Amino acid sequence: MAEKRRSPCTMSLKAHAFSVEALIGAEKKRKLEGDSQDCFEEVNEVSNPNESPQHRADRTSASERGSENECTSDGSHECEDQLPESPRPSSLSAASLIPSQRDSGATEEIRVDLQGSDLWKRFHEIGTEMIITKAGSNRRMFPAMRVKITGLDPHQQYYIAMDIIPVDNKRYRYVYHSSKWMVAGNADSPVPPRVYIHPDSPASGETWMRQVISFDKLKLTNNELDDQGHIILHSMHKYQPRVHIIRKECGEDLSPVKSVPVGEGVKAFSFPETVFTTVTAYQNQQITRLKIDRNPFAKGFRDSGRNRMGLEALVESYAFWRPSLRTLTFEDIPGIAKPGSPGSPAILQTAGNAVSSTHTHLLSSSPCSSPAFHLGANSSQLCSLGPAEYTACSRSGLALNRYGNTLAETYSRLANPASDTFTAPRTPSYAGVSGASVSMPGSDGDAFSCPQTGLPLQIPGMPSPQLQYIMPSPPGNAFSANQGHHGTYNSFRLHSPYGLYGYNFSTSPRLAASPEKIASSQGSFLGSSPSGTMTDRQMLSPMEGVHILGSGQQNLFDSRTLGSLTSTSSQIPAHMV
Amino acid sequence: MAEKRRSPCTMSLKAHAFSVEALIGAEKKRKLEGDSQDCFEEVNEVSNPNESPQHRADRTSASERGSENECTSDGSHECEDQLPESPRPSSLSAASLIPSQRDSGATEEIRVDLQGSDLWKRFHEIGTEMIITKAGSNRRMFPAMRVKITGLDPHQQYYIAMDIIPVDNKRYRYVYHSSKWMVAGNADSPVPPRVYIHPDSPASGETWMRQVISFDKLKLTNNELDDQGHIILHSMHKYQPRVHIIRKECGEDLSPVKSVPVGEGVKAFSFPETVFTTVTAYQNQQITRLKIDRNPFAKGFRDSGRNRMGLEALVESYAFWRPSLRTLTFEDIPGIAKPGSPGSPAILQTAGNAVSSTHTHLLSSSPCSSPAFHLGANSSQLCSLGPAEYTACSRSGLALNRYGNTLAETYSRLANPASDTFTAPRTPSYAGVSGASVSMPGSDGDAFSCPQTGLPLQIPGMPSPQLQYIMPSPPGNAFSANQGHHGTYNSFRLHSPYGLYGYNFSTSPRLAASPEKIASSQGSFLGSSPSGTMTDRQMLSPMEGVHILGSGQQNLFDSRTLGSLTSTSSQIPAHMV
DNA sequence: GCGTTGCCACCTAGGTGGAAAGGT
DNA sequence: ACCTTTCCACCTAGGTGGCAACGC
Repeated sequence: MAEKRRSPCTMSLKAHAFSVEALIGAEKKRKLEGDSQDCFEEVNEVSNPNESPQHRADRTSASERGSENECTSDGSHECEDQLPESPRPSSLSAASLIPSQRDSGATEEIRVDLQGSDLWKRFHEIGTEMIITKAGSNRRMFPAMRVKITGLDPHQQYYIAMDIIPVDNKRYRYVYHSSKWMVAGNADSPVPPRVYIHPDSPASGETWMRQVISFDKLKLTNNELDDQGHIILHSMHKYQPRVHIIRKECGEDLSPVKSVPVGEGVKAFSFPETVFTTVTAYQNQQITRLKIDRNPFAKGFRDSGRNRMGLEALVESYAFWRPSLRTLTFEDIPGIAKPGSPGSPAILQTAGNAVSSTHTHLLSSSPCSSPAFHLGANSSQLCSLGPAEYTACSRSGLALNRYGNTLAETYSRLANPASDTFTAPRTPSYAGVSGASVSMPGSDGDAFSCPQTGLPLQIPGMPSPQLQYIMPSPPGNAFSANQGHHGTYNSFRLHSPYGLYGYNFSTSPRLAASPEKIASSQGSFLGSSPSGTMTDRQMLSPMEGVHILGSGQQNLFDSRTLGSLTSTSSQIPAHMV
Repeated sequence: MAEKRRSPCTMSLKAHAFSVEALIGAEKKRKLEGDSQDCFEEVNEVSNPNESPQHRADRTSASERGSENECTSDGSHECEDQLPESPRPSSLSAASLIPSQRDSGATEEIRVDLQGSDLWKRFHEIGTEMIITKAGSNRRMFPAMRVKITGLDPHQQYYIAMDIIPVDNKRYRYVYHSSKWMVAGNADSPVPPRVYIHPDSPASGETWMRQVISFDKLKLTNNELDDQGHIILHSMHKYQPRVHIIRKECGEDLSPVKSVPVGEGVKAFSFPETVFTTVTAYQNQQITRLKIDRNPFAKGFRDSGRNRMGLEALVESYAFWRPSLRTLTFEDIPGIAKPGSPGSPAILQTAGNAVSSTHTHLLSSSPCSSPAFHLGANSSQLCSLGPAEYTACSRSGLALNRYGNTLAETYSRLANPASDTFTAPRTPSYAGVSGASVSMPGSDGDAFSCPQTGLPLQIPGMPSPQLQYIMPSPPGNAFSANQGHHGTYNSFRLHSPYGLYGYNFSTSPRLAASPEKIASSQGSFLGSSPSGTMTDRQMLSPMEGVHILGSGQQNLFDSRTLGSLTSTSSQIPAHMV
């Protein structure tokens, strides 16, 4: 077997310049603002002073309302709300007709659950940048948006779509010496509207809920004359992706080149940590490093092989004690899956073009992202990576607080492999409400329990709210705010060996059908969707006479998009409007 | 620019052994049974004496009936039947509401048009083999089934599916010394039923008709315990793929692991030239060579670069005069598209498990497949390839006749680039009807005209019919048989530079958005289907404010599956049952 | 003998950031 | 000065047939 590996250390000059001393030096400049405790979640700030969500004045706010869901089931495997409120039609037809392992009631609220929110938050804390290019090789987003939805009417047909809206009407530039994004003027003229309609659309609620819905095929461009349906954005602007759930009857006006229609059956969700700045070349080298470290397609730019030696180990070692050099986490260790992740509230917006006037942001602090955790869980691996992203610069006008799990808590969770599903504790959040501070519920200590749920207070017609960072409640704290956010986390399977973001690294396809294999070829239920997901035909009939996945396995491997298994997720119940 | 080409002539020993003298010698053994006239369609036999379609006794014949369509429009660009018979519901809603460049009447018959039938026929003439493997790296079919459908109700939702049924209840083995497949016993026990549901299902008739429907993602396996939904087949058996069109209401029982349901709204179509024998390793080296020559993924095994020199040119040259050495055709010449192709009747079957009792086969004889044509069309290229496949062994009990176009006819067609769409003449066919000989209509000389159409006589409940080869009528002959087959060919665009089978070889993505680019990313209408096709959402709204494809371009590049542009196709109107 | 399996090199197809060149 | 464009090496992901080993 000829090992065709390229020699390590073929890093480019530029990358080298950044990787070691440069990084250490750069780190020192920004240090000491909450990143000193390796074993705790220490992310208290965001590095981009201008990223607070603001309304575009030229968009109309749609009315929004929120109510609260509460879920108090302790130790349950999944937290599913069963609220009586049900503005949706029908769905009384017997669930037994549908061969689904879930029979989530038809009366739930719709929840949209961001998968991989850990990674998103790590980017967000640095200041996410997304490359946009002219035609030809238009770029995907990395990370890609991946969501899980619950609370749909299983029999209702829906379109799922994504658009990307401006966060404000500013143009930005990156100031290298301060590593910050600064306002550089007003936004450029609007671009043609584009909507990425998920390729599985339309499909039944049952189908959508059975899978992780990935938007990884979505591509961005700065070519306003783009003729390939990619999403057109301006460079050096801030944007917010939104997920739209559109009942089929209400989707008659849905078009890839029109704004998402407004209406009763249309709901929009956004996740504050997915805000990004468009660039044609990366500005912040920390973003570059994190992308390289996490995007499998950029593996060629990594400066480390699987078994790092010599200088690199030294660097890693250093990074362990001085966080923020590398971005690897336990997700990079095959076979060690992340036992839960911070939650991120989806901000429900009524359909239409309005940006929600209230953006609620969560700040990282995954209990599993600390280097110490790595060593504890897998001491034979070098897990030095300091969360560079957790080092952040302070934001003027924002009150910050920190919050973290103890290492003991974190480790004890991972050390209990008996539970293949549990809900992770909520994580610190910051919520922006126009002029008002909102308190956040928290219940971090109760591993394997489902914390109370809450909903963001949606204040319509508030075009330019001030952003307030909210201090989360201490562990065990009960949900207490009518306008706070909750985070409930489920779907994580401790036994899953697939913890890497969005990609399957199984090396032997025959040892076991990997979830992706099962997923992307014909779907878990033997559907036939090359895009990795299925349309609603799969609910037509149960699998018969074929051993493919027992209910347990199916439960284990229930995601079917490319992104596949959930290693982290953030979830929020959203209200029908 | 570093040209990373591997040196030519890295052909394996085995391949070398086959390539030149071996081939010539082997050819001599089988020669002289109808392959002496290079310029005419000379395929009068099939090389597999046992491949005649027979019924499986263990399947129930469904009732089938055929009637005749006649299309005499000369010089029309497309031949579309407008028969009043219309068992479909609704479809009176104004076509103007649908932004389609086609407004084919809602009262048409459903036609299924095999794309790339030339290639299929070339394989068929040798004796198509398909590799099947155990789990892990299950193989696709090559060629892949790709069809174009017309005559659907634009507003009706349909599932499109494919299954693969045994041609007979025999097991085969390949006899190397005679290069023939021989019956080796009875078929193995049945395998679990599997259906490949096209990933775009369900979609509207309008959506289906707008695209070439490719089944290239379909995979085959010999693993009866397969859990990935691949189609399970026995090795060393003969199979026939079928395309099913299922109205959505009738698709409630549709499942990847159940036989396709029987019913009013379910129609099945099969193309005799797509019959194949399953193998775990190729038996006939001519098949291997043709696969290697035509499947881009096998390019690594090709012994020739783009500009062949020396020995290879010599071999090519030899092959030109002694057909059957190579399999290249003008399709291998970029920029030269095939001006029409032999038609292949789709055999309509009522839904269900029955194999049609009547299989009508077409035997090659593409006017464009002859070496002489190649030289005429592009004399600066070496187009030596002798249609090895045209060399066939005689089949006992079968009456054979030959039929062909003149070179002049053929060339004059190609030389008229003014017509970007035309119907190709019908090609010789053989029809098998139990114990009965059927005459075949023929009208080969009328290029650019649409020959009369016909339908196979379907005789239900005839489990093991004898196969009779039918002599086609001479050019200009009127349609005369109530049980003959017709072939009409359209959809070929002479200006298309994309003649290669199913793949886009455009090298500069920026020079022009290739149809595949446009197609596979978001669809021609800016849809968003990573699988390369679109679901019915694209009909929701016309593209607005975006210049993507003018109607002309859209007409030119109207296929959106991976297979994309049609270089050859065969079409038959099929009757609703 | 003969068919099957597993692994392999070699492809296609396309997603990365780097870096130089171009543009304003 | 700053941003954009273009081309590139280097990846992931997966589809080829070859081939040696295996199994019966």
